[in-house]
Amino acid sequence: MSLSLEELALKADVSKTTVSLVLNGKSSIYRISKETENRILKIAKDHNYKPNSIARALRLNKSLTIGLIIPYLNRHFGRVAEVIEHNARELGYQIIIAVTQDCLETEHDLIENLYERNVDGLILATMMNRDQFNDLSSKIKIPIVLVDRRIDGDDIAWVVSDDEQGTHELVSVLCQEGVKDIYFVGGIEKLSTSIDRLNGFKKALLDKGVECNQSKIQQIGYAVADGYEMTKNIIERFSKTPEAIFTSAITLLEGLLQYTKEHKPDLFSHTRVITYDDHPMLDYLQPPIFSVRQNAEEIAKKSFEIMHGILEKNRSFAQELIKPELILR
Amino acid sequence: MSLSLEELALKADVSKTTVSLVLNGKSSIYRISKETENRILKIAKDHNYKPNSIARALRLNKSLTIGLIIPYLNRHFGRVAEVIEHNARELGYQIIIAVTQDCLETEHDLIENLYERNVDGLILATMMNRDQFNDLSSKIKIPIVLVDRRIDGDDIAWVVSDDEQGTHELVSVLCQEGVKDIYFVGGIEKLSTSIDRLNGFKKALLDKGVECNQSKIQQIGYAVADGYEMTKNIIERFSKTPEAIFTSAITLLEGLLQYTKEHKPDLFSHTRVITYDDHPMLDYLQPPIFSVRQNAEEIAKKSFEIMHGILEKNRSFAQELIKPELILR
DNA sequence: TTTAGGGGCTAAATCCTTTTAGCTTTTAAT
DNA sequence: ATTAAAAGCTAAAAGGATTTAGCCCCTAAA
Repeated sequence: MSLSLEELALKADVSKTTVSLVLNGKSSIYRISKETENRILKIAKDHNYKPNSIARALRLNKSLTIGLIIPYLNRHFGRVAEVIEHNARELGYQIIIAVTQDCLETEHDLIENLYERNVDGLILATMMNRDQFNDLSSKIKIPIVLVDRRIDGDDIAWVVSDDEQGTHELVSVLCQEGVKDIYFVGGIEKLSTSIDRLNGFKKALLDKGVECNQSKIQQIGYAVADGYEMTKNIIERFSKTPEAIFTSAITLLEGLLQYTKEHKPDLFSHTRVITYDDHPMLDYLQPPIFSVRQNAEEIAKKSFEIMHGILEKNRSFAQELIKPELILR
Repeated sequence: MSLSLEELALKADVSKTTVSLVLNGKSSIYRISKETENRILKIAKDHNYKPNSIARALRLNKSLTIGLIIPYLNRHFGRVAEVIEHNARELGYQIIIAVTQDCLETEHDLIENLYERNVDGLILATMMNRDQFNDLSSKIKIPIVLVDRRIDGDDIAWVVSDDEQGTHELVSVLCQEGVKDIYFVGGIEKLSTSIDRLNGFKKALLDKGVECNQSKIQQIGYAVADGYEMTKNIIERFSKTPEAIFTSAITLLEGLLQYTKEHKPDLFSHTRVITYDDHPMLDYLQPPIFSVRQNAEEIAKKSFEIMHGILEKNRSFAQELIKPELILR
């Protein structure tokens, strides 16, 4: 391990230029004789030569490293990260993960940090709005692919779950059954995930001619505590027990379950609960909770594919809506 | 962003040596005048100079990058990775994550790959045995800290949960209640996690003078499907419904739940189930499942601490057993 | 006999920092 | 008036790969 071009050159009795050319498949362009080529290849192989990636990165201004910035390494993003990492490695890239905890300032710091450390591109589950993103884009000269959360714009690459469609389908199932009184427990208001899920929710009600009362919509944040809080609000603020509650993330469902367990153990006998995001443990809860499963694998695959296309195939940006899957228990 | 030392030098009308010395805090050693120093510092600040990390890594042979190799980015390892990443970043390090899927060959490939890419150290949830690890250590000249799974040896750094103690306590709770007929659903046999958990299990039985029947112990693997399989074996092979089952990971519990749901919905009316690993959703399952919560945060913190100590403080290896927490519902 | 062209290879520059060894100028001491 | 020491700075090498421009030798044509 770890001998240099120069040492190889010495052993092969040629210059390091020649070794480099041969190893980079430029023998014929530079008319290196077959004999010399084979000799060098053999020596390189015998010594298991691997070019020093740092030196290479310096010279080529290309680190074969992608930054992945996500809010948490939870179940969903863990899966996304795992698949991105796997696909990236197959194509010779490595992934540097950084976690924002859904803090915009942290996100900016991390982007800057990764950029300074010469990543070739960024895959981003961002909290930025359009203006902030444009600001960033003008400063940063590497490709960015948004994942999971999109920003409107014709020239912005993103891959997200079809949140509107997914929510629409899920909520429609309840509407179909005649349920009318549905509460929306939402996340961070300005994120596309929230906007799209809310739109899907409203559309499902609208389809059935059900009026969508603004007071039934809450959006605090995506933390478990936020789910707890919103459930509390719903239960305490209204005298009538709701017919149904939609939580727009699994963490929010967790908050709901927690509140329910502590203060309203009979909730499920009156109220249907449905949720965005799936979780295997939901199979074992009573009563069954319908859900929408995001296709994390596909999201991950596509987002790296787009990044790779931009970096190596001269493709430009692309946008992908990934279909989620309804899980009715 | 991204102007070089040389450009700074030009602006400050000094050599790049001087700029470098000043920015690295060596002004006084090299007798750079206060005036020059301040001028350079101001210019650097005004232009938000950040040294090119790749060039720096090349020159110093130090990339400020740590490789983290784990079997999956699941809940547990996701949390571990998140905390390691956070602590590392605070001290100027980056984390490169790679996922083995619990495949030994993949693990070897990944180690080699990260090593070639010049990480400064490796944090490893390994499948290797002592011999394989020694082999590796002799080839690789960077520090290695094992996490979550240890290998015996006086000179090997590791941080793991106290699996034996945790299991012992958990199983003892049942024994205390007079339960005697307990089955062990285990993971990959040769891993320290499996060995330690089995030891804790046996010890708890022994304490109560309960004979530990080998036929009640199974160890296939840590996948959900393995849990399913082992549960199936227990239910089908023995005529008597077991008094209790201990699953030694949350994935195995998942497999058990799946089998139960499909083929033995009344299991819980006869059988107590307890598990290693905790999960918030367990709070909402009926009946309550006792568990052992690993302190992922502490494990992560310590493992990076040890790595950092070796890299920057000339400390040598260290070993830490992290206490898990019993969760009785 | 010169010239042209091709074959086969290499020196040196480049990417950007860090660091060693040492150069010049000034001041202090003899 | 020398010499020694100190002050203030810099040239150049090193780290390892890639790439450009071009050298040298030989053969064939004019």
